[in-house]
Amino acid sequence: MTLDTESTTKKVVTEDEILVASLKLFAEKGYFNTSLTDIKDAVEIKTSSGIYQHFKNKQAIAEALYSNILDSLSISIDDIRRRNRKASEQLREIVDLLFKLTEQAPEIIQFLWVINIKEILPEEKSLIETTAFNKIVQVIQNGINDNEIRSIDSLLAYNYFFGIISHTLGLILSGDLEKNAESYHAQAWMAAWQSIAKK
Amino acid sequence: MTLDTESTTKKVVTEDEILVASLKLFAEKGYFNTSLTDIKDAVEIKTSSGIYQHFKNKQAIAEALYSNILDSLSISIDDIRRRNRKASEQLREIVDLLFKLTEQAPEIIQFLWVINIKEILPEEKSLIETTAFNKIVQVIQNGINDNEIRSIDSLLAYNYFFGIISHTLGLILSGDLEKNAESYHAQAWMAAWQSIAKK
DNA sequence: GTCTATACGCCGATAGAC
DNA sequence: GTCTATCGGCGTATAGAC
Repeated sequence: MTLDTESTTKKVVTEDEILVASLKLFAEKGYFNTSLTDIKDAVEIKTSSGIYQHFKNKQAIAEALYSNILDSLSISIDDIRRRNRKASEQLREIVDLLFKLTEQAPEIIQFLWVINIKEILPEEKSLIETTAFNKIVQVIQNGINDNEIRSIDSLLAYNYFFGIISHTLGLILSGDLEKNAESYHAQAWMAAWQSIAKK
Repeated sequence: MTLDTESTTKKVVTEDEILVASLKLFAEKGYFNTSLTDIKDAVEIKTSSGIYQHFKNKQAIAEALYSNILDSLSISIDDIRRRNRKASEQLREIVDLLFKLTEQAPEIIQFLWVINIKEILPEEKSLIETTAFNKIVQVIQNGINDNEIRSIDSLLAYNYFFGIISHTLGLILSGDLEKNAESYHAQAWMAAWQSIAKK
């Protein structure tokens, strides 16, 4: 019988473990308040060396997170567009997805919304420039062409729509909106949609 | 005739100079990417010691900025409320003020909007909890009481209204909206107001 | 691919002369 | 209240044994 309260077996850390732990820490404390020591502790290895096996440096972790999250969002949006015809239905499902993520994986939305990516990765594209969000603008443009959405600049329409949605998600994440996300979900959708819908 | 391309006279730095320079740097590069060396260079003194005469540490500079900006915003809002009766007029002037600031002093809006104050000053109140923004919620609540604004939770109404406004200002600041702020000003106001106005 | 050990730069902050 | 000088420490990153 050995007394290994602190395990003596070596911990093998995977790239995915590092990403999950980092995302959580970045969302909680911010990128700059998170040290590699924090990450190393979170994945329960003894030194930060293990992390350098997977990532060149701390920035590379943030880059991987950003691109992974946006890739997966982009795929979800493709799927949504495939399954629905009308812009209103597509937008509705996109909003559903974002609210679901806010509830079930708040770190992801926190990372996308609150973290200012340009401060961490000056070279990186801002949200609106990414493929995922361009697809949303495209959905809106189609809605304009199909007379579902009033004919204004699609970027402006995006702006109104997502201004309301993202501000709502922000208030939920910060805890300034006390009740659960579900109760605001329908109302936020209505307000956002009506800000762009054809009367 | 002396060759003092680099002035030999001692530079006396004021608290205000430090605040102005820091605000600019924080807005441009972010708080964590700004070192005291950067600030010292910006106010053209030889060492950071001068800064410590005015501020206990780097955080204290951010604190002073945050509270100064919000105090002055709060005073402006008081003034606006005094000069106008209807909620629509008051909100309209508040929006005017924010757009004017975005054009003439973008650092201020950048600092309020993009900088995540909780990351820098974990103890500090978030925007929505500050006196200035409480006053805006109050304006909205009055508008609800006076039947100008539809009767929903005032925080939600605030959320819709300022979601649109702040998202628009954010796009302008980031340069993603190409034209000048003026051209979006009226449209954003309309969309924001209609998202909460009684039909 | 983890471990121990360590290098080292940068930055925040201070001491003390002027 | 600015200056020179310097310090301590943290955080990133690497070298090399196992």
